[in-house]
Amino acid sequence: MNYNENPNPNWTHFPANIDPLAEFELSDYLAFDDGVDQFNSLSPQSLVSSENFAAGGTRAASSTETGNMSGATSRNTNMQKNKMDQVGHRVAFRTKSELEVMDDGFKWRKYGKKSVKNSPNPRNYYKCSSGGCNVKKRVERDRDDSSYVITTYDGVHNHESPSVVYYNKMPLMAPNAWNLQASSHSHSSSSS
DNA sequence: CGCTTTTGACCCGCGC
DNA sequence: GCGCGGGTCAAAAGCG
Repeated sequence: MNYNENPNPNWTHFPANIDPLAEFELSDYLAFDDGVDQFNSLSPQSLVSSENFAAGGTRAASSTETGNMSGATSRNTNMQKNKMDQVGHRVAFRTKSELEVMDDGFKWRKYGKKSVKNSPNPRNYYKCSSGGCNVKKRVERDRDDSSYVITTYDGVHNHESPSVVYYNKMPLMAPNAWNLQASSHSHSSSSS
């Protein structure tokens, strides 16, 4: 069964409990805006501001696979051919930390590891282990700065974090941008 | 006991 | 048509 879908995906707490050892120094956060039109690959990294974060309504998960893809054991079956159908949000974070395991409050299940040809470091693939939540996370070390970790998030959680943190130690940032679930406070989109 | 992790194999898309 | 690169899944093992 699916987690009780919270009609209020207002998870304004991203950086949950940061380990005192891990230096959560957000040097730069890149936002890949694609899914609507998707510009050319000329701009692989668009450094957008927090305000520009708001992408088009992307209700990717929870709509198509919630009950369809859950358990698709047949690898041959056509997984969403429409890559844009599912991937509607991509965010990359560059963090200077020795540990790549950043606890964002969600549970991630590592499902694969691959080495990048351009990097001597392997790339780890994580997936949200929450029911119905197929958010994917990709973490890899910067090939130029092994001390930096690049975490790329794919998708949006459609459920509250298993461990809601009440410590919002990031008032400077605009966490609101994270919640492009199409319903931050006015829920105007979606079912009009 | 359940769940997560680990490695390999497999598949897909694209390029040449 | 084949090769390369990348991505994902799957079975087994390890750990709490």
